[in-house]
Amino acid sequence: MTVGATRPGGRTARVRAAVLKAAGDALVEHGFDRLDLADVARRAEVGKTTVYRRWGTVAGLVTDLLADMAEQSLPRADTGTLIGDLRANARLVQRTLVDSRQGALFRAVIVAATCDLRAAEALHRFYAVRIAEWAPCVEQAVRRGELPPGTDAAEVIRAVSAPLYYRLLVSGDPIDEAMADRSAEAAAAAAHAGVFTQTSCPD
Amino acid sequence: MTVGATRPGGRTARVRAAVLKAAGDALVEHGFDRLDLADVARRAEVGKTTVYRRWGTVAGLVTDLLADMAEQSLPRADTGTLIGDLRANARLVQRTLVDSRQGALFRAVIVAATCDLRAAEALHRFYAVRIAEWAPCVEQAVRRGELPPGTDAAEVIRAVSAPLYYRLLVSGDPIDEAMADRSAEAAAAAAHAGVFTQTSCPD
DNA sequence: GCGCTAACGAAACCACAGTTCCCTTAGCGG
DNA sequence: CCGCTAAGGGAACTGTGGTTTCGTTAGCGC
Repeated sequence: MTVGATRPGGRTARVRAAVLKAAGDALVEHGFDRLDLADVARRAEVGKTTVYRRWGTVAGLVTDLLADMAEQSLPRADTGTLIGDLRANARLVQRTLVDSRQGALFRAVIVAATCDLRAAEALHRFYAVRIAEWAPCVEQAVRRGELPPGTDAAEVIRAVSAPLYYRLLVSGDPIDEAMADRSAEAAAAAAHAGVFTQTSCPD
Repeated sequence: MTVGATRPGGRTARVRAAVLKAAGDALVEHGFDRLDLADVARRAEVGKTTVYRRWGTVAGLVTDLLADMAEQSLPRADTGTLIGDLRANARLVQRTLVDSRQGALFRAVIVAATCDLRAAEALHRFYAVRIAEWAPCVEQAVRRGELPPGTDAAEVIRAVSAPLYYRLLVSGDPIDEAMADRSAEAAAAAAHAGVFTQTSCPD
């Protein structure tokens, strides 16, 4: 996935780092639609030919940026209780989306995914990994007897994030910490009620 | 908000209808980023000057399209139970997002909202209205004693849609009817547990 | 019906995002 | 340390999305 695999040491890697940094800056300033690769090249102090040759399109560049973002993963929490873990997850997502740089970046990659198939695949892989990282929280809760057996762990994690992204992209309502907590509590309540059990297991 | 308010009868209205129709078609075919106003003009059999003069930008056109979509509102359900109403809402949203034309249209207006301030305002208004339309379901449930008093009705409705939009835009997971039902059930369970009460009311 | 003007439209025009050409630089292997 | 080649870069070029100009059409009021 990563562009420029040969000659990883030295210039190639330096150029990639500079360009991705510049792309992030430009994205935060102008947004996905007004991203100009020549502008990115200028910011990165790199020839625009290079940017066009290695990444080709705005979507391609954003896809690589996403691959780069995927490498820096924050570890999941382990507070001992389901609600504690879910709250930690919700607050992490909340902080990320509210942060002006990160929020803009996430909006950009999500937009890129609606325009470009490769970007969409990269995005879906990204979230599949993130969800799989946090799923153990739910599995532990099942083992502890906090949740009914057969609970779909991924579904619970998705339920925590969904309201935050919904507000970011769709409704535009504010995304504060109280909101994040409510989101975690709602997911926990639904999971307790057995809504996310895969093998139709009533409460 | 609607463009071309003067001389509403006759040509102006006809042109608007033709252009919005053409814009929808083009949007479904190419997506927001590859929308060319000259192409829209050609499809609508209208001078491209007209499209540029009246709408100016892609985002402007999509904003007007959204205003047009806002006018055609489907009535909310009234099944007599909270879960019945929420399920009806979830299934309505699910069908809309899965429909190839409507789904593409919604993706497009959401993308437009991330690029353009006016489009964002229009989108947020659109969903504020939709949510307000369905909120009475929850209020009735509170009155019936199905839910704790002080439940934030809008929050419950948002909770129903959020997982569907999350899948559409973020995770890329499938959006089927079973998923919609689960979403409705999760929102109902959380509401029952008092997660959405505004005046900190424990269960 | 008749004229006034808002709105439409054809065509020439312009700017700049993206491409091409060809030369230069620098990393790695021996 | 030297040469081979992958990668970078400057500058000229091009195609198309968007603008401007100015003449035409059609809706509304009288």
